Amino acid sequence: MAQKLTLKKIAQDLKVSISTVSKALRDSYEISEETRKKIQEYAKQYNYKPNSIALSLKNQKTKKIGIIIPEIVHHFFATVISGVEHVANEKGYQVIICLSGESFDKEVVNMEMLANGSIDGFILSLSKETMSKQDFHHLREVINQGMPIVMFDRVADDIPGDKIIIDDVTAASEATDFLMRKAKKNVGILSTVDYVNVGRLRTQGYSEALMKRGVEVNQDLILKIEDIDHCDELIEKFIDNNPSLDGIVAVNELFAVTASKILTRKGKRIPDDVAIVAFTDGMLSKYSNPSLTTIGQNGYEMGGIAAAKLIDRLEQDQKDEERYETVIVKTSLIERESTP
Amino acid sequence: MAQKLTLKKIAQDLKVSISTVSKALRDSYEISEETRKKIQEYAKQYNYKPNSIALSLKNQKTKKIGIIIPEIVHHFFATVISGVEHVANEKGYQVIICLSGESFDKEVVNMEMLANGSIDGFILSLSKETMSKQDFHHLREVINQGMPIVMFDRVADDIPGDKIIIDDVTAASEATDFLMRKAKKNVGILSTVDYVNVGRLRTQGYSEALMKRGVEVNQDLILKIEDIDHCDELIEKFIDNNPSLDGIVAVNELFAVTASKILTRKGKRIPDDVAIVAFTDGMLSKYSNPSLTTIGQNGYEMGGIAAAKLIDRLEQDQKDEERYETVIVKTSLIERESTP
DNA sequence: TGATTTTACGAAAACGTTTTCGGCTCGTTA
DNA sequence: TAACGAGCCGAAAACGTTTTCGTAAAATCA
Repeated sequence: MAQKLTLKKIAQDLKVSISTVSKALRDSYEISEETRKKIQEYAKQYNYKPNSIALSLKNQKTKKIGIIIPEIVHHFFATVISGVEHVANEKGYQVIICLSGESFDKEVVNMEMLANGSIDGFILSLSKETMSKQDFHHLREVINQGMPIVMFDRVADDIPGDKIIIDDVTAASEATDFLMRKAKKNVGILSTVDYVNVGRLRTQGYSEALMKRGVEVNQDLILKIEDIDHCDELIEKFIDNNPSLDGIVAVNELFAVTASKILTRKGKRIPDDVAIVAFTDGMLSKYSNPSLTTIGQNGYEMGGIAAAKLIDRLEQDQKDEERYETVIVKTSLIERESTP
Repeated sequence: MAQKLTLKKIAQDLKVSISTVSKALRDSYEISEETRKKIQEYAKQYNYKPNSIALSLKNQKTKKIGIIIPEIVHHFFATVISGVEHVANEKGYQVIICLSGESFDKEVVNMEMLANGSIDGFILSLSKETMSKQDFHHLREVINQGMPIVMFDRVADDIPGDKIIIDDVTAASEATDFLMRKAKKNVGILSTVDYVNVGRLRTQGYSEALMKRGVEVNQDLILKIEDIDHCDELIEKFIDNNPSLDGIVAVNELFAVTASKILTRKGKRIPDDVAIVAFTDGMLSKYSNPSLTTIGQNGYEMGGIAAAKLIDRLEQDQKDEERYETVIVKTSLIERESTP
């Protein structure tokens, strides 16, 4: 149980001053060859590592970034974190994770916990509750203290900070058009309630695609689901109410795979009778039966970009460059068995 | 861009000393009612929050725990983190995450990065490479410095620290027996190579279950897969080579769902012709078609237990209680469509 | 030899806390 | 009135760094 080695202890053991040790370890010209060697060897032998807390305090930089997301048990968020972690580590940063569990209060508490010096900057995706409340005072507070924020996926438009998003409208439009090109005449959409940005935007893209081809938007073909845990009944009713339905755009994997299952049970063939395109290229799409054609959101890439942007901002010292950027990450349509 | 408020600034503004401010904010009896009120109100108005880095340095405690796992894009690990985070936050701790990506070197580097004062203790699940090398010097080093370690799932038996595992042998045995009770006569297992603990133990449990019922273990019915990315071909060959196969135990979801797909394609009916039980109760099992009967590893619970154990150890000051515990978390068999 | 520069090191401040201890100003008591 | 005890507050140390500045001794130069 060797006590953790510090400069002070090395100094005592070698009968020199703390400053000498510090300088020797940083190869300062002020220290003689002889003393330097001695100190460096001693440090190496006993595996000295500078205490990062002390460094943080001195430098007023923690080399840590905080990330707050609604859930981690969610493939998309997990990939984003993976991307963040990779880039951050590469640049010598560590990642602290907090989960809001889709709760506004937890999001606020977590931000306060992290903003008291624990980290240098934030990456976050807002909770559903925050989106519906449109209350962003906690973000403003943090920003006022000079801490940069990068938001991804679920962003607050009028908050000063970089944003990494996908073009939901275009992506949904392309997905819808893709189905129509496959000769599907009655394409519906399984979406979420409108206060969730992605739900609203994807529904919009869906509508735009229809209109571009001169197809009238039929509200019966739009299902907005609030409670994801009980989507089964809603989707089943939706399917029963729309017997002519032959194409589905789903804003997430779960809706898609649920629909797929219900359809199969009802004797419909996929993709011949009904084709399906899902957002989020996760495990479910890849391995479900039939596998699903999806719109990949490239979460890993998003995470990487978010981390790179944040760290850039942290390491450029002139703050005058106050232009915030919104990066739109390309989506990719991955064709699988659920479309012809 | 208000500068972050410190004790010093409050002291200057209110023309008192730093110590007075500190004491006033901690409700010390040494400070007069009047001064205390004044300081507390000022602090509240300008939203003073003590700097956590300074506190860490002073107290020699960071109130942070580090967690190193192979991958985060993996349902089981994600649930564990979720459990860790929940319990940790409840007790005022934050969670720093590092990913080893199944690489020994990255695991070592990450541990060194965290062990220099960033955290108070570790929770980890070892990388595959570490397991195959059986090189645990990095763990020993950290422990020697007095930092407690809690391992889960992939643990190193002879390292002093708490361990949270499931009883793989029993779980696999129960799964196998479950299939046999369903009148399956030729049950095989899709496993991993032996240096992965869980693979070895689950294979052992499988064999024990057979032997208990007087069935001879047939090596042809045991498939050990090394490269998870190309499991398709191996599994297909395995199925072709064993035409009488009517039950499968898979050590993870992916193997199970892959087998399920191949079997379906070959015209076999699940569960009538072949029944399947998978380890890991994740998205795939729940939503694949047919849904899979699984052995839930209760990752959320494991994470919670790991966090609680670690924090307990951190907060008990007398180190004499050096008895390390191995907690065996109960698995749960969740019946779905892939078994009769 | 005396003056000046170079070499090599140490003292101290700073980052933001908490806490111990010392001390000043009252009012109370002998 | 002198001594003493509250009551109230500030100075300083400590946590582990880095860095600026000061300075003694040694080396160089005139």
